[in-house]
Parts: sequence; C-alpha cells; structure tokens
Amino acid sequence: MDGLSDLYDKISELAKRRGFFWPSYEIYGGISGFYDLGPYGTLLKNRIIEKWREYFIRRHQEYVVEIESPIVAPSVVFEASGHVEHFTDPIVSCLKCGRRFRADHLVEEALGTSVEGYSLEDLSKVIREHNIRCPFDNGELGEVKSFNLLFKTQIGPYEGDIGYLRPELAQGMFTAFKRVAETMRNKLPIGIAQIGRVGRNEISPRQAMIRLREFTIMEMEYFIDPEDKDNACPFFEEKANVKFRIQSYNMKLRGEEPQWFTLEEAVENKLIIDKCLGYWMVIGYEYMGSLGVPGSSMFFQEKGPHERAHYSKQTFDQVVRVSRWGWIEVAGHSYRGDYDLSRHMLYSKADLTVFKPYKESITIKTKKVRVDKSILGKIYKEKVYDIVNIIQNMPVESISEQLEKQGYLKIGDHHIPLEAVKIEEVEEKITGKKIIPHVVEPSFGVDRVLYVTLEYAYREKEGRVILSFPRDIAPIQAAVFPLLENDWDLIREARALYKILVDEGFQVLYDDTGSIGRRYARADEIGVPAAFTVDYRTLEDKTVTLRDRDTWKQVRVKIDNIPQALRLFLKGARLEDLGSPLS
RNA sequence: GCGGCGGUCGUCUAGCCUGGACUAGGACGCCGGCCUGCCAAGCCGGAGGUCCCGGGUUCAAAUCCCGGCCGCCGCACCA
Repeated sequence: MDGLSDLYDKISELAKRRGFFWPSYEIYGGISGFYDLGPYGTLLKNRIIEKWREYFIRRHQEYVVEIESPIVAPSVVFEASGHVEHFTDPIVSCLKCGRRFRADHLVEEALGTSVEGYSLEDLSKVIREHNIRCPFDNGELGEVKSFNLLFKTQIGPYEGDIGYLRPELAQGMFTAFKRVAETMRNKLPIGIAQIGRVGRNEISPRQAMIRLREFTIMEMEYFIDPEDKDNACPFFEEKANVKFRIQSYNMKLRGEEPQWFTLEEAVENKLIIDKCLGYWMVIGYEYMGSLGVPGSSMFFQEKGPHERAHYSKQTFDQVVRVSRWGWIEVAGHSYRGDYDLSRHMLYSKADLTVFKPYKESITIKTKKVRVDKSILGKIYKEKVYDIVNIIQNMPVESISEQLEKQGYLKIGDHHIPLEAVKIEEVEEKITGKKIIPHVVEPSFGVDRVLYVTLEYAYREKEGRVILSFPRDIAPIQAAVFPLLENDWDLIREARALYKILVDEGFQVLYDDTGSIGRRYARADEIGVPAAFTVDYRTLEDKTVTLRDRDTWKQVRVKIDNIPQALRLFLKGARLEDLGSPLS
C-alpha cells in the first residue's frame, strides 16, 4: 500500500460521497456510535454475509444450521449468561477533575483486599470511610454508580419486566439449543449460526465503523462432545496443513512476533487447546482471505486470562492490519466450554443435555439396599421416612459390613434389625449417558469486516480511485455503456443488454452520460469488476467489449455469451479466456 | 467521562487570528445542451450553503465569548 499510509480519511470521504456508509441521524447533528449503510454499502454487506454463509454454513451443512432469534430478551437470559453481572462496571468519578475509575479496582488497590460481592453502596461507604481519593489529583470521589453496557428496555407496559438488547448473538443459540438439537436428531457435533444485530452501550465509541453501539454480528456456536473430541471436527484433516500466524499469550508477554504454524502444529503444540477451535480459526482465516486480506496482514492473538470474557477458557482475536489503527479485531474465536449451557440449565431448570448412546449398552451389577418398611413401620411409626432416607443415602458397603459384623444397623440410637434391611444384587443396563456439550465460537463483526474489505480493495491508479474488490463480492457486478452519449442505436442496444443481465440475476449499472472514460472511472470507483461497452461494431456483429476493472484490458464477447462469460469472470476466469482480443 | 484540535455547497477546501465591501469564493462532482469512435478531454448553461446547534457581546458575527452536539488524537473504557 505504498503512499497510502492512512486510508481512513480517503475511505470515509469515498464512503460518504458514493454511498457506502455515513454517520446516522446527521440532520439532527448525529449521535456517536451509529452508522447508516448506503446503497452500495448495503449491497457489499450482503455479499460479505453471503460469503460467510458459504464458508461457515453451506460448506458444513451436514452439521451447521442457521437460525434467527430476537434482539430483545427478558432479563433472566442475561442474568443466566452472566452479562448482567459481568457486563456491569462500578464506576466512580473524581469531583475535581471528572476522571472516571473502576470503583472496585480503586478500593482493591488502596486496601489490598478483594471487594468481590460488594454492592454499590458498600463500595461508596468503603471509599468514604477510608478516604480514598482520586489517584490523579487527590480530588474527592463521588458516589459509586453502576455502568452497564447492556441496553436496557421494558417489555410490555409493566415496569418490572426488564428486557435487554442482546450484546452478542450466542444466548439466542443457547436458549434455542434444545429445539435445534432435536431438529438435528440429537447428534453432535451441531453448529448453530446466526447473523443479526446487537447493541452495546459503549462509554465512548469512536473510530467510525470500528466501534459502534449497534452493529451486525455473524456468529456460530459449534457444540461438541467434550469426551469425544476426535470426532468433533470431521473436517479437520482437510485443513490440517493450512498455515496461519498465531501469537500466543506467552509469546506476547515475551514480546515475540506472531509466527506461522500449520493447524496441525498449533493443535499438537497445545497452542490451540481444541481441534475445533483451530479448525474454525482456519475457516475464518480463509474467509477473510476471500475478501481480499492477505495472510501476512492478519494473525490470531491469544487473550490473556484477565483479558478474556467471563465465559471463555481460551480466546483468540483474529486481527487485521488497517492503516490508521494498526491491528484491529475482526473476529473472536472462543472456547466457551459448557459455561453457557450449564448456566441456562441452572436458571431455567431445563435439561439441555444431549443423550449420548454407548456403542454397546453396558450391564453393571450393583448392590442395592431394600428396606422392608412394613417391619420398620411397626417399630418406628412416623420416624420411618427419615430413617429410610438415611439408610438409602449410606454407602452400600458400610451397610453390609455393619450387618455382617454386628447383625444390625445402627442409625443414631436405633438398631435396625437384620431382617428389615436386605442387600440385593441388581443388573442395570446402561445404554448411554447425558452430556453437556462444549462450545466453540467464532464471532465476526460485519461492520469491521466491511471497513477492512474497503481498505484492502482501495487502489489509486493515474490519479483515479479504484476499489479492487475480489470480483465475487463487488456490490455492482457489471456495467453496461453505449460508447457515445447521444447515439440512439447504441443506447437501444446497450439497454437491451442491460435488461438481459438484470433478468439473469446480476446487479448491473447502466450509464450513458459523460465520456466513456468518465464512465469507466465512475464504475472503477465503486468497484464494478466488468464493463461492457456497446460500439458501432456491435450493430454489425453482435459483439461488445468486456473491460477488466483491474487491468483496463478489453476483449470482444458475443452478446449471446455474455451472461455465461460474466458468471465465469466473477468466479475468477481470465479475461483472455472469455473473448477475442481487440484488434 | 477528561484534555488538545477541529466542524463552511454532495465532496475537498479559501475566508476566521486582525468582526464590516461575503450577495460566503474556488476546485471536483452533479444536472441540461453542444461536441466526442474506448479511459475523469473541451465549450456553453444550471442547480446546490440554516457557515454544526443554541445563547451572548456588538451598530454589525462564518469570524469574538459561553454552553451543547458531532468528529479526530491522547487518556480512561472496550465483559
């Protein structure tokens, strides 16, 4: 990217001028953290999403399905997920300089003790009692307030019914897991994907499309059997030799640069703790590659224990280099274990386990205690229930030992006679067991991916701007021009070709104003990969020129062949293979 | 939230310090006409601006002052 050291200004100017994106609610002065997508931005976003579907869902359709769940959830969902607790920070402001601090961190630092579980009032009290002051200018601190990054709302007319906007898609998949698993006939692995909008009430969003308060996420929860990890990732071998760069947390601490590993190496060296986690990282890597980001401009950065979210056992940020901000995260790849399903089981009381049948059922012989209640009832009357309960909770071994040694069983002060307690051998057939699946989660921020895609497509050539998108994600796929502005024969022919392409399902730009050069330039600027120009020869032999956005080279193609030629071109065919060279 | 800098046609910008001839100028883009046989060509014409918003100072404010909003940078924040 020579001479293009900071593309941000150029991209945002272009984005506004040509209609990719701009700040929302501009006519009211704007509100930070919200962006509109314009006509081309929307088309591009749709293609980026379609590509993701292709890489993550369609190619794995045997295991991975897509769902859609609501944006608003009742508070209990995010209590279960831990977001109400962990997404909230106690914050205190300095009354003198106005700086804000994490109240719990300040107190822990000053007192050297943990304040876990302290309420806001407790924290305020501690700060007052110990006269903890602002670490910058020693100013007095105000009351401790909570700041929660969840957007809060109310469901229905009842004030008690609090709802939250989802800050991630995952909880929708977890709460729907039971149904989806049933649909998928309860066989692991199961991937549940979702694409949708989320809200996070960021304290100070900035950096345009990079940090928004509302944005779109593409996310998958891939559920696996933790005891059978070898079969959890049936596609692993296909990608075992793909190389990509990783910077483990230890490497980061030692100040080491990210290094290249094959997927297999990374998993064998325990750099990545799980095969599936690694596999989806590779898919994420190839996905970003398909959007035009080279492998050298991307790596996976492991998060340290304190940098991780509360649910995560291991997390990698998939980072891409951009001109202004350096490495930015486009995706997070987390091993969430069984945290989420366990929590939802706890809060909802629903059984979210998957029954895992054994290959062959196992028969085990166990000893069981049988208590003859008719005998005990006569002796102990209303105390029978308690006594039976105690007996049945005792280890069978100690019961049989006591009975053998002393001929009775001692429960408190009671001697239970031998004939009331019998030990029997029972055969039990076990056909399988219930497991709580573990989860691997790749999660992409669409808006960041969109910005990154624009930056990597951006070129300047002879003072003109060209968006060299990979052909198959270009918002507009082809342009159709009559060579001259005012020649009705050319225009008629060009409009006919335009209609053919539209009917064939393509997104096409028709333009007949200005010189042909100007129109090529306009099309280049929004990244149209193919341009068809109708000229005077077209009227004679029904051929048109096909021009390549990136090389500006042209070939002649028969009109009848154009839809097929365009399809091939968008898939990456060489221009020279699609028509005859211009004479 | 704090500090610094900034906000002028669709876009980029001149003017602001030193208030008045600013009816806010230019370039690009856009629209119409002419011209034009393949890369932002030329000529003619045209549309387009609450000078971010609100208040104040002044005879007079794009310009000075205050508050707000928005943007960028740094800090803090980013489970």
